[in-house]
Amino acid sequence: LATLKDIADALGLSPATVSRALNGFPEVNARTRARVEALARQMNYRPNQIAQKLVSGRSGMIGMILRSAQDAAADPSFFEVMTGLSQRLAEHEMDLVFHATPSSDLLAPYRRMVAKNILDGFILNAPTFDDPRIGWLTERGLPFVVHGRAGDGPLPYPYYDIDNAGAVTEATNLLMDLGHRRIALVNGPAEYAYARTRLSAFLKAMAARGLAVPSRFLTHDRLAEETGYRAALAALADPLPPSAFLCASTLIADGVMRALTDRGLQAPRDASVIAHDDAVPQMRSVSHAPALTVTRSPLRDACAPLADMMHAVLNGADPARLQTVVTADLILRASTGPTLEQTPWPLT
Amino acid sequence: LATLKDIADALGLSPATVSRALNGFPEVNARTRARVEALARQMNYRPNQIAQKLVSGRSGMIGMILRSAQDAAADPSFFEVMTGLSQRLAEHEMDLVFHATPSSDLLAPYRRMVAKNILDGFILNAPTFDDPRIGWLTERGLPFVVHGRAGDGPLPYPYYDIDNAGAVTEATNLLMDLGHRRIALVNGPAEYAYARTRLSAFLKAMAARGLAVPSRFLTHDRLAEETGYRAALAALADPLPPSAFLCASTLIADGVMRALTDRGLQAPRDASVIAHDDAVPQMRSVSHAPALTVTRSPLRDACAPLADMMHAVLNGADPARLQTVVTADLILRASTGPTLEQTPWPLT
DNA sequence: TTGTAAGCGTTATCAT
DNA sequence: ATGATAACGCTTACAA
Repeated sequence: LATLKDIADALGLSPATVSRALNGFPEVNARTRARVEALARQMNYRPNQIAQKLVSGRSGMIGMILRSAQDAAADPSFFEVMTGLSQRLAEHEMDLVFHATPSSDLLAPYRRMVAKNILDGFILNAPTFDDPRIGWLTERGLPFVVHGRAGDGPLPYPYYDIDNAGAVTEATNLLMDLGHRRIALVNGPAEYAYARTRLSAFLKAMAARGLAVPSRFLTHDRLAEETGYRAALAALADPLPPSAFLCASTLIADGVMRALTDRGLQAPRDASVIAHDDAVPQMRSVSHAPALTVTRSPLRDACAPLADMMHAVLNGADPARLQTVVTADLILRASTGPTLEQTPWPLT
Repeated sequence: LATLKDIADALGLSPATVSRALNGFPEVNARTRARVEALARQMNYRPNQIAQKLVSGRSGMIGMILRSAQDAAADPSFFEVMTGLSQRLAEHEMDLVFHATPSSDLLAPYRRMVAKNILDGFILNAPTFDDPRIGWLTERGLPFVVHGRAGDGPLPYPYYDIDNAGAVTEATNLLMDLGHRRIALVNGPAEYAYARTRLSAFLKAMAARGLAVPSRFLTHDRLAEETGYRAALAALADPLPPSAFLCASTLIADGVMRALTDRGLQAPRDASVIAHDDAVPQMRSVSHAPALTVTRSPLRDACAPLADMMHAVLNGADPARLQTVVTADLILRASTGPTLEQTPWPLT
């Protein structure tokens, strides 16, 4: 492969001039630049990123590290995000370095990768409420952006997140407007920040109308069909079962629907079902009947902003300014309806 | 972060000696080596891989490029492979660079990545029968290993594959031994090499007992539940429907089972179902009732060998010697049984 | 406007 | 057994 020096030699120039010409420095002669660019193209010259990194401290490599078991379970649609990210990063001449760890010590792979000194920054996913990675990276001044938010209030790092609280509040209000007084929450794993946010928003919305939710109707587990199935079966066996289910994912809603069917029940007649929909194309495995009412916010929408934020951070943008929260759309379909079951659960 | 020179200065040695000490060169004085190693540890020294790459021509980065839409659809369990690969690669001090492309020109991202000149090699997945990537990489002398095989017979590159032909033959023979004469094949997308191999092995096994299969019972589509559902519904509507289904994945088998249920049928009484099982943990979404008879070969088993092969290739091993084919286990469970429906399809 | 030279952190080839 | 020196390909003061 051709090097800077090859071009310089061929043109009787110095490598420095060629470098300047190719990097758009203003002082180079227009004719010289043209000659250089022409030859570079002709020789199919590509700058050696390794050499560039050695001198510039940049590699164009962005790391993404996952907990192998948990994340795959927590987020079956993870592939979607990686795909979108790698595409947008490529537009900024960056690449995604992927690593999964079975280790319980989530920081270990970060230490390893940072030690190798070849990454420009990290993209964090699925933060827990008090995520150790954030403090660790911040202490060291390592650039990162977060898909999600670890906590409430003003945060000092860049993130892209959906308005989970808003979505849950809207969904809960919808159900209550339909007359529901007993709503079960089938949430994601408790350690994730989004699950906490959703839980407290739910309880707050209920409390705002004087309604309480016994803890046995507040379940936390992975975003899987099975989770919804089990939670709903248990809830329906209660002497005073919920008349509505608020699910953290459409997969969970699938499970809830299956439980209803198993018990000879039907949505929305016997119970309403509403879910959050990440809109992952290949996840329409089970066609919902009836069509599912959802709060919808395509996961894919997060990719470009996250990649752009990474790029901005690396170019010195103020991290605290790179924060995006998007609203989920409430899409009314057939799985929600009015109820006559208006006895609230007792306030304990 | 500490550099070689820092250590050298602190010890009054030259960087060269420190480098030799750390890299286990035999000529260094044992005492010197001990001092160097001690200080290196103490200063938390890590070699700068960028600098190493610049001089050695190696980056430790291995590329993996996917067709975003197709692969995700074709192989919902892809995440499993990436996870395992990144873990084993890490043991060889290598990292996985991931890229997904929406482009129809699959070679484009390879060109881009090769041009950047930071990858040591590639891991290819899901080869098509006459995969253009293989020729392209071979021409350029770029190291790669393949998960799967593009074609039959002796191949000149390293690969890890399961014995698809053997698995299909065994499954088909099992069904025929149980009396089945009309077997439908619900295969993966026709362009993939494995699908071709499975198809021809199936037809050959059937033909060996004088049986033919009308093409309407040989379907090709993505490895999804929906695929099995639709294929089975169509097949069951036939005047002379199959008495058994040979499925390319358990997801497809799920769909076949659902179709049977919808039609008021039951396996194995009304039709036998057998599938190939990649044994991806998080894919046990639908619990199979009855338990599914499968040919089983955990996808995860491919990861370590592929990473090891990559390592070997980069260290000059003969590519043609790095070829592994593993046999799938036939696991007899409850979804297969004898049939009385022994009228074969007519030989056309 | 262009060239010279130093340097990024490491390894490899000579010497010593 | 160790050191000096060059080299990997590029960028960037500083000189010219």
